[in-house]
Amino acid sequence: MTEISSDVIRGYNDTMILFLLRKEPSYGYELSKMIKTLSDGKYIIKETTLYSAFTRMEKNGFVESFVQESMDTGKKRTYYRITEEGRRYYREKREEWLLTKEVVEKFITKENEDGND
Amino acid sequence: MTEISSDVIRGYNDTMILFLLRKEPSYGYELSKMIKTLSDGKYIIKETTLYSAFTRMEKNGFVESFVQESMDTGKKRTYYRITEEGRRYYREKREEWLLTKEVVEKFITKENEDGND
DNA sequence: ATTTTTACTACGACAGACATACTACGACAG
DNA sequence: CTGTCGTAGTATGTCTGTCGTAGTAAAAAT
Repeated sequence: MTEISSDVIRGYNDTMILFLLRKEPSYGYELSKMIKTLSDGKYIIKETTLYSAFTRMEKNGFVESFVQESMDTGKKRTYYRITEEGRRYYREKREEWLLTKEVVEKFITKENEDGND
Repeated sequence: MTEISSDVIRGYNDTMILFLLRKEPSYGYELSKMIKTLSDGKYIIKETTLYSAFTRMEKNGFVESFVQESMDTGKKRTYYRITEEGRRYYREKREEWLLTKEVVEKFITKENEDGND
């Protein structure tokens, strides 16, 4: 196994997207490439997962969308911009992640740490 | 927020249960106490989550159940014992966790690391 | 001229977690 | 002797995020 699925990190897709949007607005296709690159190809988000995340987050007020013709290609794209609410949510999820990691790691041994491997 | 929910670590409840069962067989109520203790009270697994995990894992062949009267109280309890398949699954999930952690942490900044907080 | 890449949308299925509710027995307090 | 608390579960249905499949359409590459 060299690649993880969205399902494994269920609930953290929104967080990852928001992380990227904090720097500047972006759109689906670009974000999917950024996620792949930043994760060294270890995580490839599914299109449906990504676009349904946008819908959900816009409904929740974490992002705002705006359509813009790209200057290079002339194609219209739906960009997403993070809101203050979205930044707040990101910070919350960061704290949650740190706690979650702490807890899970109490149940994850280092390789051959005990005699049970 | 000082407590996490099962939903946050969706998919790792089975792993946490198996971790505890690797040492010796146990039963629902005891495991829920152990999970609470080991996590320093930060994670309290829901009864329904726990018992449905047993059902699922037994179906998957990760655990085997046996009923036993406890010597102290004389009450019958359903104990669960981890199988070889279960141990294998635990090791897989451990690897998956390490990878997941690595990926997620690329999207989680240290407090005030960048100017976006 | 055709295929690939870009950039999405629609729809239904699934699985794990959740809420709610119910059972049953023993201990122990009031 | 009655009621609550702790122990040890079972039953049932709902919710949510992800996934599978499919389809559209324009631009870029071959």
